[in-house]
Amino acid sequence: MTFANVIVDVPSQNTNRPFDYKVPEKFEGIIQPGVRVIIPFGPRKIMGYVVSLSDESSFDKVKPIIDVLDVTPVLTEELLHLGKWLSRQTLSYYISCLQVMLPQVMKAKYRKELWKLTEEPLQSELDQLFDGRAVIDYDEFEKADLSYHTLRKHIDDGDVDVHYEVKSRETKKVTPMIESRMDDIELEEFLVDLSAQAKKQKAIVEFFLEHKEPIPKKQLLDKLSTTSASLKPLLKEGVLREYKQEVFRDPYENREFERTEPFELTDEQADAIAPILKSIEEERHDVFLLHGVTGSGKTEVYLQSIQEVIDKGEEAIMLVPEIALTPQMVERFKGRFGSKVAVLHSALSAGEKYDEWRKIQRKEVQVVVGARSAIFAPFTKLGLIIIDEEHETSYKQEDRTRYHARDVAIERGIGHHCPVVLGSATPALESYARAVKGNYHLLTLSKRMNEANMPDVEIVDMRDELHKGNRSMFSILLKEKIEDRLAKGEQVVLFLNRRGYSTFIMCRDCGHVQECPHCDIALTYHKRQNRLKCHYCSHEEPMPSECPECESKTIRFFGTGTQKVEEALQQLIPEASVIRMDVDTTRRKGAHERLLKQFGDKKADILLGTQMIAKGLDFGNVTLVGVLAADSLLNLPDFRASEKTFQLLTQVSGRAGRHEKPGEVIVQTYTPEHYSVELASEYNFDQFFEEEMKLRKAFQYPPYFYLTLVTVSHPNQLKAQEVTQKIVQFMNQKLSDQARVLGPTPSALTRINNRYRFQCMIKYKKEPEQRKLIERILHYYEDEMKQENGLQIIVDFQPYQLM
DNA sequence: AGCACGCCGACT
DNA sequence: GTCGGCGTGCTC
Repeated sequence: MTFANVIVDVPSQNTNRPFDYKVPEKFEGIIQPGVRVIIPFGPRKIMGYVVSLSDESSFDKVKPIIDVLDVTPVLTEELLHLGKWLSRQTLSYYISCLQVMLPQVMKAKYRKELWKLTEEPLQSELDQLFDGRAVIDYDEFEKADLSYHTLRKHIDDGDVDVHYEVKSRETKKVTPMIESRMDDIELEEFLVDLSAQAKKQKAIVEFFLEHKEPIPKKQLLDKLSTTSASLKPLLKEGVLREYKQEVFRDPYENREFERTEPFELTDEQADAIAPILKSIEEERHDVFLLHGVTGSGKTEVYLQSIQEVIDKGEEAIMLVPEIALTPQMVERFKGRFGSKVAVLHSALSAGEKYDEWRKIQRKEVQVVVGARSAIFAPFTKLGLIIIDEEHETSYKQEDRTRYHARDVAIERGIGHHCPVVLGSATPALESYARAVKGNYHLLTLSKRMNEANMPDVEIVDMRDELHKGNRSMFSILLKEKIEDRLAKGEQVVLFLNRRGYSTFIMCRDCGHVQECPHCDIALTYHKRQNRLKCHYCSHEEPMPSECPECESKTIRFFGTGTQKVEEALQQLIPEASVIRMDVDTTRRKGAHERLLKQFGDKKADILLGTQMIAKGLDFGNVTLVGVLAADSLLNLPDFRASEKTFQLLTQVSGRAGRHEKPGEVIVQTYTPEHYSVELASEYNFDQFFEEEMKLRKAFQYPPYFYLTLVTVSHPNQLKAQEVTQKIVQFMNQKLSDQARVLGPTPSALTRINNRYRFQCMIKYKKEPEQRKLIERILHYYEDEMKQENGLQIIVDFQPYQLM
């Protein structure tokens, strides 16, 4: 007798362990580690993942598995182990870690129904509810507010049954295929007997005499210009067979990709790639930090390293930040590796994502280019993992399973004995510090390709502009430069780190700021709908025509978003044509690509956008980049604010002058003397690193200390504070003297969705017991956390988001 | 998580 | 006495 150890689809403390099930004889051999199964669990039916098999079970009431969902395991043994590791690292449930590795559509959907088992009318009000139907949704019963006891009685009598349905959400797109069931001799014989009138049938049979391969039905009919009427008798006679074959939705199916050949590497590139190739060759796990200025040709190093891996018959994962996964990037990969590449990012539909994932599972591709979760690609012969723009915060998952793709990459790299390459023009301080220490292998690209120079950066002090009486968001210098470029037929990129119209509205008479009733935050004005929205909960309300406090009609907009800049720009330079790119204009599928293409085709003079235009864009005609508010990030309550500002300014500047024409950058700021602004304008990463490291050391932040952030929330402010206080006390008591436990501190966003939030921050160097201690805390509050509107404790190791 | 079970107060 | 409320503990 074989038993399966199953992780059930129930995320809770008590079920965070395998449950044993019998493997029915008919599934023997099919049920293996990594397949999804449907199992009875208490009175219901749910999905689970088989993690291992065994010959015996210590449990005496083992139930059999109901059904198996996969023929091939969806999780490899490696990924099952990785999931275990992930759950230890992030203190999340094993089941959640397994789910996070798979496409969303593979999560089960559950339905609860009532089945009427008798032909007779039910002797109760339940009969009206069924209304002649044999099956109704359980929801209907609940909504109808009928007696549970009556229902129970019907169930006991065997007239009604509660039925649990487990449905997989994945949909496979299929196409009808036609194939021959006869050999040539049989087909010839059939032709002889065929009526002389049956010309089309004859043509079809002749087709199959010449073509042995199955063919899509539609294609066959088109080719012989006939309809299924003539196919029907052939199918009926058993000459041909129709069957369904899965087709993959290819998001790039109607696109031609120009084949690109490897470039000749520069000396610098050759020096950088050599150690990577050596590691690939020797199948050694190393971590490389590729520090290359923008435009220095990091991508070509990636491409050629991946080529080496493919030539070895191995596989490669390339991670890029979501917003950098531009059509340009995809084009480069598809152009070089053609159909060997799968692309995984959030712009794909759920079905497309699933199909791209299936291509990997079926070993139809050797390369995956994707955002964070692509790190879980189910490859079995990994030869290389690359993380481009490794400093990007989007590699850290900020909800549920709070993992960092960099950590997962290294964990997989160790297991597969393969190198991990971290690339960036502005490495994260943590990474650079590790490289300096020798934990990572540092590779440097200091020169731009095409002999191009880094663009000159000019800093404009916006306080001076105010003194000069310029109240607009464009400095005089920036306006002049824009006009100059327009006159020359060159293009401009304008960058502003905030979408929407304005950040908040304020009454000029009484100073009233309209806030969200559920969160402690000002509402944001959205012009299109003329409404106020909260960006943290779903609250929205109409824009008031007068101040709710003093009834004054003078409500002013404060702060600047891309929408407002676009308006102002049109007033200032009416002849300029502007393309605006932010979440609002690129939400629709394909919009991102379309807008960039328009700009690339020079249909507009100015590209105005948020974060999403800071990366990867490569337009030769762009000679001016304007940063409208360089300090927008500096004022955030985040110890990484300077680092983020430096990174962003460097990235944006990198968009100018990438080819023959030299570029120029104007940075507008209210704090021109800030070291991150100043050093970014000089492209002086090394000095920035030194300055910033001094501060991090002084204030005990990473990379000198590790951080753990515990956020406690509760509808009752006092309760949240008290619990946090207890956690602080407990950790203080148990951790070593080297650790600093701070708190309770109200979160930067004190109240979200009517829950008050307090934090405890732990700074430490080495606390091997820490995870166990936190597990004890979570266990202690387990009951209170179960309640729907009760306590919530979120633990984030190495947090990025401190709010 | 969901569900059953069981204990308790309310009410025909 | 029975109905429905919620707290408790279990699910192979």
